[in-house]
Order: sequence, then C-alpha cells, then structure tokens
Amino acid sequence: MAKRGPYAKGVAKREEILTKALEVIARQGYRRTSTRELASAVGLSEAGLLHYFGSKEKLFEEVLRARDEADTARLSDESDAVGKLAAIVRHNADVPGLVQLYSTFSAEAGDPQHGAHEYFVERYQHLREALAEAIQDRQTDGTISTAADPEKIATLLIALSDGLQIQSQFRLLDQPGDLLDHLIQLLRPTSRT
Amino acid sequence: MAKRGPYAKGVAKREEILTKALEVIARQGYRRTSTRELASAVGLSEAGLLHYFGSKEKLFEEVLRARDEADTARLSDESDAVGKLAAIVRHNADVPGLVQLYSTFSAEAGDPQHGAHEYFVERYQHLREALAEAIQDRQTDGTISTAADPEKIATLLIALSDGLQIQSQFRLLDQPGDLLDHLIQLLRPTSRT
DNA sequence: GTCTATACCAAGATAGAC
DNA sequence: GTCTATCTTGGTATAGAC
Repeated sequence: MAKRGPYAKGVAKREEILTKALEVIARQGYRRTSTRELASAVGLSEAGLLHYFGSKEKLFEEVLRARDEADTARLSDESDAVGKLAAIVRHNADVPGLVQLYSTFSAEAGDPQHGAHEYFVERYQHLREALAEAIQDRQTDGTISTAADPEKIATLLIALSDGLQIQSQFRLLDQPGDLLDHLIQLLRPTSRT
Repeated sequence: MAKRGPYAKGVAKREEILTKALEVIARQGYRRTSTRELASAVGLSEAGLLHYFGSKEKLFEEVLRARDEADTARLSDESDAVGKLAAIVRHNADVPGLVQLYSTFSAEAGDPQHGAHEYFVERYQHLREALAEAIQDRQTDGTISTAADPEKIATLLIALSDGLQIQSQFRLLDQPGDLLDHLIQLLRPTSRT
C-alpha cells in the first residue's frame, strides 16, 4: 500500500494541462473558463482533469504557481526585487486573462476556506521580504529616501501593483508599469520640490 | 401601456432587500452568499428577488452603490477626497465581508461582459477626478510635493486602497489606513532626507 | 508476470443563477 | 423548472515497481 508517486505519463499530462490552462485563461480570462472546457481542451473528462488537482481552486493555484516560475525564469537578469515587480506589471499588460485570474483569485482567496488562501498568504510574505530587502539596498545607495520604512514600502508596492492591475482591466490606465515607476521616482530623496 | 414605474411597496421592498443584503454580506462575505439565501432572508422566492434586480451581479452592484451612499453620508464632514478615501479604508477594516464583496467584484468586473463593468468604470473615473482635485489643493497649500502629477497620484491612491484591502483580508496588515497615511506623508515636500 | 497505485471515464449528486 | 457548474462515486485499464 505504499505510495508510488506519479507515473511518467501523469507528470507529462500535468504539465500539458497547466500549459494549456495558462493559454486558455490568458485568452479568455478566469470567469469564462470552466473545468469542463479545460478538460476537453486537453482531451480528458472532467473527472480525469480533477484527478490531477482535486479541485478547480487547486488547479488554478497551480496555474498561478506556474506563472510565478515562468516570471522568475524570464526575469533572472533583472536587477532587484523592485525591478522585477515593475517588469512583471509591465509584462502582465499583455496577458489580461491572467491578470483577471490573479486579481479575482486573490480577492476570493481572502476567505480562509478558499483553497488558495494559504498560497496567497505565503506569496505575500515572501514578496514582502524580498522587496523590503531590495528597498534597504536602494536606501543604502541613495535611490530611495530613508524616511520610508522598508517593510511598509514593500507592502505599499505590492498593494500598488495589485490595485493597478485591477484598474488596468478597465482600460483606465495607459501603462500600469509607468505609474509604478512614477511612484518609485517620488520616493527618491532628490526628486523633491 | 405606459410604463408606471415601481409602486411604493416595491420601492420599500427594494430598500429592505439592499439593507438585508448589506448585513448578510458584511457577516459572511460574497463567496458564501447566494441569491437563494438572500431571497429567504427577505421572505421572497428566488424569482421574486431577481425580479427587483434582474441578476445577481446587478443586485450586488446596487449593494455597492448603497454602501457608497452610506460612506458619503457618514463622511460629509471629512476635509477632502483624500481624507475621505483614508477614512473609508479605515472604516472598512470593520466590515471584512463587504471588503471581500468589493474586491472580488471589482476584479471579476474587469470582464467587459460582467454586469457591473460599467459601474466600476464610472466609479473609478469619478473617484480619480475628485482625488486629483484634492491633490492639487494639497499641492497649493504645500502638503503634497509638486513633483507629483495629480492625476497619476490619484490613480496610485486608488490602486493603493484597493490593493491594501486585498492584503488586509489575509490579516497581513495591522492597519491599512495607517499605510495609506504613511505614503501621503512621504509625498510631502518637507518629509525628505 | 504479479500486483496495486495511478490514470482515467460515465453517471450522477448537488447547488447556484435565472 | 431549466441550465450550467463543480465535484463525488464507483468503476476499468494500464504503468511500472518488485
């Protein structure tokens, strides 16, 4: 009765599902994507699809994790966490469906019973730590005012990027990334009046 | 066949539904509130409830409008739009269910086909205008740096309050309102290092 | 080759919007 | 009542460890 772990076939199928889900969601958003549709897109029944992830919420959590990994890989040359965050916000302007998935999911997951609640708690904590560190470095080299508390600014930057991406869905923003940069400029000791 | 509009009874019932919905949602959040439950809470069938609002999305849009009005009434003595925004963020810490409704709904409504899409477009536009005006005034009396573009700062403040409220759901923040104030402090010409 | 966990499917239970 | 969505139950087939 020992656990065997997934077969090679299962591992490949899992990959295929996540890749396909990323595509479909990027194209048509979270609201318009059902497990039924996803299942048929990868040639499985609904039950077959759920076999891999247990629930729709967990499936979408994995999609977000996959996106996180893709972002990390793509931005390995970016200077620091603050730069990475801005680059991600910029890049996300090209994948509105994924932005909708992320935004809706992060809001829904505020419910402690939501399947992805823990995912977001951990994600926010890690992001905040990484940003706070980067902000300290920037304070040391003088590009961010020392009047700002690193932890607080980290929290603000996260909130900002989440909030900007929500507004961007309504096409009320030219470039969310530029706005983030504008704020970072304003936090410089030298940019004062 | 002239249109008569709602009878007094209908108007009263509509009020009752919105008040009750506000209560129920504040208590248990958006995800856990179905039209079925709301209908029985006000002594109507589901069809009866939907008669007043047409769809679940429209009903919740009206709930948000009712909240906006309540906020406006409660904060009529607040100095300016920036102060009002901070006060609302503060107040919302006490009604997590409503925060979840607002956050989830604003994210979902990014889909142009969502029933509340237009509501949010208009809400964001009005809010931004009011904030930009208040920011200009604050620049005139010297409490906000003139290095900042009022429209951009307005957009940033909205994003910030939306984003902070998402994070607040995960109990990762002490006081979202304080963080908003921290940023406003950092935007002062005098608070520099 | 045996064995059993894994990979899947058909049908249906359940619940929500309308 | 109808339609659609998620998820469960109860099963068969197959991969792959031994």
